[in-house]
Amino acid sequence: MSSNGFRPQHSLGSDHADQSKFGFPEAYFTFDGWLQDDYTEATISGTIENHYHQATEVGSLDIQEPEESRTTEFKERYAFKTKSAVDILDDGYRWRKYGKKMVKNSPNPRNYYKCLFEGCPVKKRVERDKEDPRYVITTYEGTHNHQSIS
DNA sequence: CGCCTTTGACCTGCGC
DNA sequence: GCGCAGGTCAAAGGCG
Repeated sequence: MSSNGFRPQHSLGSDHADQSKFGFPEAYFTFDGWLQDDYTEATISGTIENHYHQATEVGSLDIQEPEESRTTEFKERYAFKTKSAVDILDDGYRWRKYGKKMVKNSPNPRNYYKCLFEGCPVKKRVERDKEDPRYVITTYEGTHNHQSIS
């Protein structure tokens, strides 16, 4: 989180600065769901905590693996779809961009980021919604092993 | 000058 | 085995 709070153009509705475990203010989100094609769609509303739990559950339930191979570590992933004019959102962590790819079936590039905190395994992917470029889809992978610092 | 982005190449899994 | 697609690396350059 930056010292001067969330930037106005990122906010939707209320601009209160309550922090979720991911460093986002609750008001930030309009939609949440598991957005991979292979996964069941989920429309989730409510608080950030609900976002987190439901998105995780959807991902776990629908992962396309046979039962017996599911014991291998399941990487926690969850996706947010947010309405934003910019791709780079200040979510309270420092990220290093390490890749950019054009993805099939979308005219928009996908950007890859890694959390800069030492030893923190979290990565995220950011791309624009091909159906509605006003929206940015952010997919997080893993959980932070530290507090938000900025 | 240090940190971060850019960008093409490289790696790997998977389907045919 | 080959080619494609997605994910990552790392050298080079930009910018404060």
